[in-house]
Amino acid sequence: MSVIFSRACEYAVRGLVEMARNPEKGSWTVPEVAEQSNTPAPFLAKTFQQLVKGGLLHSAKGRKGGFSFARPPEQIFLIDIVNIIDSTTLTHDCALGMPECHDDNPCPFHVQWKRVRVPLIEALSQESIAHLAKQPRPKRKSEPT
Amino acid sequence: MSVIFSRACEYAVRGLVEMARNPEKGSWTVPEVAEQSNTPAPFLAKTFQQLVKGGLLHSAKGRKGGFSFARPPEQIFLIDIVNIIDSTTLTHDCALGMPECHDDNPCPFHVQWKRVRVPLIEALSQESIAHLAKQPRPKRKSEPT
DNA sequence: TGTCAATCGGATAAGAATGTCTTTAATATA
DNA sequence: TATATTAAAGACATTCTTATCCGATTGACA
Repeated sequence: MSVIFSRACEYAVRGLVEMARNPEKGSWTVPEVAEQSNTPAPFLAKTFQQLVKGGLLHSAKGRKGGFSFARPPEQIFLIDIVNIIDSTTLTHDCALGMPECHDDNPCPFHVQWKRVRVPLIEALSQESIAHLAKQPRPKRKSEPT
Repeated sequence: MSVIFSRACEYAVRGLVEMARNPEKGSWTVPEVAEQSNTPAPFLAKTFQQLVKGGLLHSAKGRKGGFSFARPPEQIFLIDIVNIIDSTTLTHDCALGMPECHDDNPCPFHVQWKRVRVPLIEALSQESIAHLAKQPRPKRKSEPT
């Protein structure tokens, strides 16, 4: 199991961040992004199609085509990607999987989980792709130090 | 995808909580726990076997057999169950799935995720099965109001 | 000692998530 | 207009999680 995001969501974030590291480059092909972000290209392509439908990316077929940001990466937040790829389970569903659990009919863990979930949603809502792109890339083991 | 726990982990917690609601009852069979916690019995059985190996439950075969707490539910915390069932991915792994991400070689989201993850681990470490069992059970739709 | 009730272990099945491949459609450019 | 290049879409494969089933084993008790 992944940590809090699905694999698809992880790849989407990593891909978008790598794109945002090159703001002057206007358009990226899937193989380009896949290589930079170390993600499987065909799977990333599927995921990017979801982001196009979700309004975060623009796509162009044909020669000189590729993907580009539909709005500036300063205005794309992790919560947007999570909502498109993983829907709203992380931000809405019961941690113990009880469908009847709500604020007014809580499961035993509801209050404590909410104390973590609310700051998590805030963090995801404030963290932009542009800001992530300003952080250094972790060094891979193969990279020279 | 489930929220933060796997289904197996959700079922384990729900099962243990239902057991802890009846402290005077010394031993529970799988069908008993499954019905109380609204979980699929065969799958819950597998999960409980993991909890036995993990040292949280004791099991007895044969007539009058079943499962019982290996230590009092006051001393069983959510983090124990998570560690046994879901291993340590939630508490240790990178949110963006980068294997090389660590405190001294962080991914772009590392610091922000850590700000959420640490309180989450604290909450899981402090929340006991006994305390959860004291909380009211959410009403199911079928239940009379 | 025999029987019944329960867990244990392994096999198996179903489903979802992940990953790949192939064909089609679009488009820039020679 | 032909060609090369790219995303789109759907089919397919693989792997993991979830779920079920069955025989073996154990142990209480009549």
